[in-house]
Amino acid sequence: MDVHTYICPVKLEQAILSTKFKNDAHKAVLNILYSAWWLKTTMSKALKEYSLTHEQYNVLRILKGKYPEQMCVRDIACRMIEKNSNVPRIIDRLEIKKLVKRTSSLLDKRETVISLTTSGIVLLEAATESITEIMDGVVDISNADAKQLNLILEKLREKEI
Amino acid sequence: MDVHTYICPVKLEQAILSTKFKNDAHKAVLNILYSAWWLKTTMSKALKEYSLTHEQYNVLRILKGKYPEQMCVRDIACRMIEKNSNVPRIIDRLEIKKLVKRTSSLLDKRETVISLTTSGIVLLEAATESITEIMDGVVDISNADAKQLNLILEKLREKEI
DNA sequence: TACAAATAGGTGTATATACACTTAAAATTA
DNA sequence: TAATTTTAAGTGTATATACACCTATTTGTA
Repeated sequence: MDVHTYICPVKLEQAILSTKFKNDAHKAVLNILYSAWWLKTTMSKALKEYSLTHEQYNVLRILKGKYPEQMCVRDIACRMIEKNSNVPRIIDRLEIKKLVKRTSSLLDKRETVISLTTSGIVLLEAATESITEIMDGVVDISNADAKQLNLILEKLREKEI
Repeated sequence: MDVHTYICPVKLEQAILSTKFKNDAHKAVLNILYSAWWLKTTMSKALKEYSLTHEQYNVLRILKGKYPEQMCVRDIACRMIEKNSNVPRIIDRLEIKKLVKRTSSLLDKRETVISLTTSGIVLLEAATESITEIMDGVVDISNADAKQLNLILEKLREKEI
């Protein structure tokens, strides 16, 4: 599947070539998964210019949220959207590119403190501008719809197994 | 982040420890990504019993949709939710477990035809029962909400870059 | 204080994603 | 028909996910 030339259909039925869903809730589950893939792909396209993956960008953004305060690895992990993210490994990649710096905590020697470098901040700001522009252009739903969406998604996640 | 002991908060703000969103649409984007992760994790937990990954299950389900008709690799790829899935490699794993069989097409020698084996069907049916039960229990939103959700998600994906 | 339990970060492995490239075969067209 | 282009599948590589396990340190408690 060549995603570069592939145009994503708007309708789920056309996107996954399936028309028979058990019920509306089941269709909604597939619709959420497909929308998430679509959003990630759209963001990744924008981040390619900066040689950042979606996850690397997310870590940088989290660090920026507390800047100039520093964060330990666990603090970052708690803020990741995908809770299974292997944060030490993502930081490895960012460290190689000199976008973040690792230092051992003096207060708790188990902790590693991560800090954004100057080039990290510069790159993040450029990437954020690009991402914001694209997302504002692509995701244009009304405020009312966005609120409704947030409400239903939280209702959907209410049951824990 | 130990996902086994971790309880997913319902509110996005608590899930990613962030309260400042640019606007409702931006929050909705994060909410979709988080919901997708939550759904995938929930499904993966159920599939562990059958030693299937979420993606392997998806390929089996797609094959079942056409059964007893066979499908080529491309037909499967077109129906995957995540269009970047490397279907030949997923089929490798399924073939090792003897859940599917590969045969070269006689009509078009470029094509590889994939067919479900008997044990593939048996496993898929057991897994589907388990997944359905869990999803019905976990995702309990009203029909009206599900319809609304599907509508808004398709509206959200309307703009192509 | 000494020992057990918990915690933080890192590592190892299998699988998946993302994407470029290769090869064989089919379709197109010159 | 011969040469070119397209297509289908597979392969290679970097990165991420999922999850188990390890090590050093800290905390809690006997």
